[in-house]
Amino acid sequence: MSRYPFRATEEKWQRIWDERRSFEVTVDPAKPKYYVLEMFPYPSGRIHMGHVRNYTMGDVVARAKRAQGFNVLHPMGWDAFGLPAENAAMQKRVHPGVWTYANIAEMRSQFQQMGLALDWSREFATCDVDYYRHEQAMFLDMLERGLVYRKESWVNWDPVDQTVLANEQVIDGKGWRSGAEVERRKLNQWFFKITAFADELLGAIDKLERWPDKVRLMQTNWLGRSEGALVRFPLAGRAGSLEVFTTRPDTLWGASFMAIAPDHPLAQELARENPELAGFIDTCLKLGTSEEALERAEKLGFDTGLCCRHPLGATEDLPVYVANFVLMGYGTGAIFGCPAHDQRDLEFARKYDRPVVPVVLPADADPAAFRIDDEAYVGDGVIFNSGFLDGLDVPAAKARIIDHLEAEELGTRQVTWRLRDWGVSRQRYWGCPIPVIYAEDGEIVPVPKDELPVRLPDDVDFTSPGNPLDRHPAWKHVTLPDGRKGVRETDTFDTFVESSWYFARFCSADYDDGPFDRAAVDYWLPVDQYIGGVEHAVLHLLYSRFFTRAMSACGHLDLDEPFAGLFTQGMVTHQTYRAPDGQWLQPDEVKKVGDGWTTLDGREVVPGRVEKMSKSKRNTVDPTTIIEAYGADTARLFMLSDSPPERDLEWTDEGIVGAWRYLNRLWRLVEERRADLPAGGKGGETPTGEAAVGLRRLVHRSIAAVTTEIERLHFNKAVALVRELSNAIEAFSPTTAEDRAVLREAIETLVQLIGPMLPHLAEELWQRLGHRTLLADTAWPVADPAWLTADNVTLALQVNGKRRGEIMVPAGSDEAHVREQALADAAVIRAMAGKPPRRVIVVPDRIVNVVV
RNA sequence: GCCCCUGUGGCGGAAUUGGUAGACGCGGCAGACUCAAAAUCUGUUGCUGGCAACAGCGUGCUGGUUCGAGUCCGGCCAGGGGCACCA
Repeated sequence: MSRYPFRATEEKWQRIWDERRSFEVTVDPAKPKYYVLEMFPYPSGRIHMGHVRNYTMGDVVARAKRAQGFNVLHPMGWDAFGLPAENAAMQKRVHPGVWTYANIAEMRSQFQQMGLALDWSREFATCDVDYYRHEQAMFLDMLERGLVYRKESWVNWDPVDQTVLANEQVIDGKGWRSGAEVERRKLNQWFFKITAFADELLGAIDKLERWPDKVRLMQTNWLGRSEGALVRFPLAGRAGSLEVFTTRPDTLWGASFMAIAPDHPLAQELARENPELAGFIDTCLKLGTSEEALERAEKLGFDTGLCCRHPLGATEDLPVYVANFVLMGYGTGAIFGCPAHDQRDLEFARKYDRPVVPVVLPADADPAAFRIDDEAYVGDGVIFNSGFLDGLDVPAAKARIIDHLEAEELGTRQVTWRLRDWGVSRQRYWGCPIPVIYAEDGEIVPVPKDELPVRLPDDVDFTSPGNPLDRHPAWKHVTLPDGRKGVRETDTFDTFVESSWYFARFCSADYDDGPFDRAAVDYWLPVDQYIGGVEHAVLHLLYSRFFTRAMSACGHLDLDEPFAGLFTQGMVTHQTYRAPDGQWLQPDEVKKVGDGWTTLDGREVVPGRVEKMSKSKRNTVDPTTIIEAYGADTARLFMLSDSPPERDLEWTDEGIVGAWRYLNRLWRLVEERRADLPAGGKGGETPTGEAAVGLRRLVHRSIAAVTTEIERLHFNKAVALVRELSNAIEAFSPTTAEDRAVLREAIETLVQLIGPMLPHLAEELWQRLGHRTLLADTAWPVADPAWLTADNVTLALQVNGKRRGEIMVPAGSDEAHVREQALADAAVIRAMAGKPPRRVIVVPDRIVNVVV
């Protein structure tokens, strides 16, 4: 028997789908739509296994939904702006655009080899001027509506990339891409007013029912809403006051000091006349660039000599410290310290010898004896030592004190967010130009819409660091319509801007008169199933949710949430290997010897952990190599097998070989039996033979179960179910015409069920079974409920909860009958050891438990 | 430090609302085919004892609820992730 000729088969069907434009779609209000989208790739040069896994999952959903009668939109494009292109330009002396489009061509052909059911007619790259021109227009719309503004702010400056990083892009004090130590600089920046939607973005999380709980939680924490009060503490002996935000106004009577951030205006002012303080502030700010250092640093304060009066006059005056643990970027940059009920404040108070007065009494504690040692009490309890709040519980005390503060004009109720506005200016060439001109007199002039797009100039030089747009001799200098001279904004957008609306552009990718055709987005959006890596759980998804609202506010859309369903898949991992000198070794440089590994020429290899495939650890496996050796279907099957899709998948050579073996089994299964099958149409008659009835039941159970598991994206279970069905088909030997009809139904169903996962093989087998129409155009099988239930069921028999035997009874047998049979069972009688049954529990069609 | 998730054979993992733990696959073992190998096929495979029938033990540890717990509850341990001086 021949092996499955995967290469010719895959080429053949890819050509046929392409010629027939099988997966190109148009708006069709008569059909239900389904929009499947995988997070679009950055064109880095070659696809990696993570892409294979991501796009395979989406493809299974797309093909299954298509077979189920949906009008399926499944597009592909490129997230094509970004720093790697500029790095390549500097290293290889190639223009970022040339490099990017060459990468796209390479990756497109790799994706095409995978046999994905994509509508390639909608393909675009975000660096296409026909894409980013619309982004510029929308920026102007948002500017007009006050959703964009400019402010000077401290930024994280990446000295290697010569660019600003968002706070979110700074990881452990280092740039998330370059890894360079981040510095602080003050620059004028463009910001999107994402905080204007904070309430809405938080409230809508509840409605994202088809999102993983984990992602919803991460977004909730990122937004970081906290309720509390703004309280004014008058300064003693000088004018002015300190404003403090607190979530614990109920502990106000426990205050024993004040602390302000090193970059608080008051601290800065005092530092001008106090070199010692200035030095302390310097130390704090230096520490502030590295979060790791901050964490390890002990809590330090500098006594300014100033004091605040307690706003309720409850205690002595409170000394004001500058403290390294207070953040200017959150709340007001000032706090009151209540050591008894905040661990951080307690540590500070112990160090600087401030009083620790408990004001919340835990239940059952004795007010006279209650003391705080080295652990602050943060739990619930009854307020004491607190004047008119005494006796209230914590929530009641919060409400009461805020009412009081507001009545006395000492403070106000306040909600504070962790979320900050989205700074989008980047000092880079390879991004979307921000369409603004600075006139010579300082006025900021938006580029008129009819002068869009502001194109990136092609003649740029990358021989020195920094932004080539900034030192371009001609591009940046313009004359305004009124004759004034001006310079263009030389910053470009953060590339998260492009990925915040690409899903909408796919709905009408060629549309010229705006970002998208309204009818098309109204039909296709929201995305029904979005699939991508969990690393985008916060930023990309939050920005897209904001952008969708902002686009709606500008009248482009009528939609809040872009992604109705979200799935975050796990990474593809692989064992790592190192030489004794610590050098990473590639998987193809080592071989297994007994329980360990050696290099090919027999030298020692130290096996490392299983980690995400990455170039730096040299543990990658190239998808193209695999596709050439085993075909796309084998690679796809492996990506879907065994591991639950949300978890990491460990690449193993045994696994890919196992998948290849299964393809050949399917091939032989059909090739060996198809000559004996009756022609056309599925057997309509009811089979009578025991084996045939059993197979027919399994076929219908398999249809129901596989359909459900694909719907739930449990692809590993769908694969297991399909294998179970093919095992049963292999074991089935037809002897009658009736048997052969059942066998044909079983084989055809099997081919249909594997269709979304192994599209090329399935299409080929479908044709070989005599079909003239494409499997891709064939409706999904439907399970007949009549065949989903069995006549007989096996009941487990337990004595005192321990399984002792089993009996076969007709399904739905009545309890008395089952009970009688169970008590008559030899194994049960033996286990009862002569004792009388005290109780018999019968769970219909499941289990009998005899208690003695 | 806070929050969340995950712990099941040699391995990846199955197991509806609490109801036969280990589906499906990988690997192993034995056998068939072959001059031989590869490929393929058949059988077997949680652990311990036993020739066997069978018995005992088994879902990180520990206690509980229940006729019955991988599943529910309490405490602990380990691994992973998120957030972080967030007031």
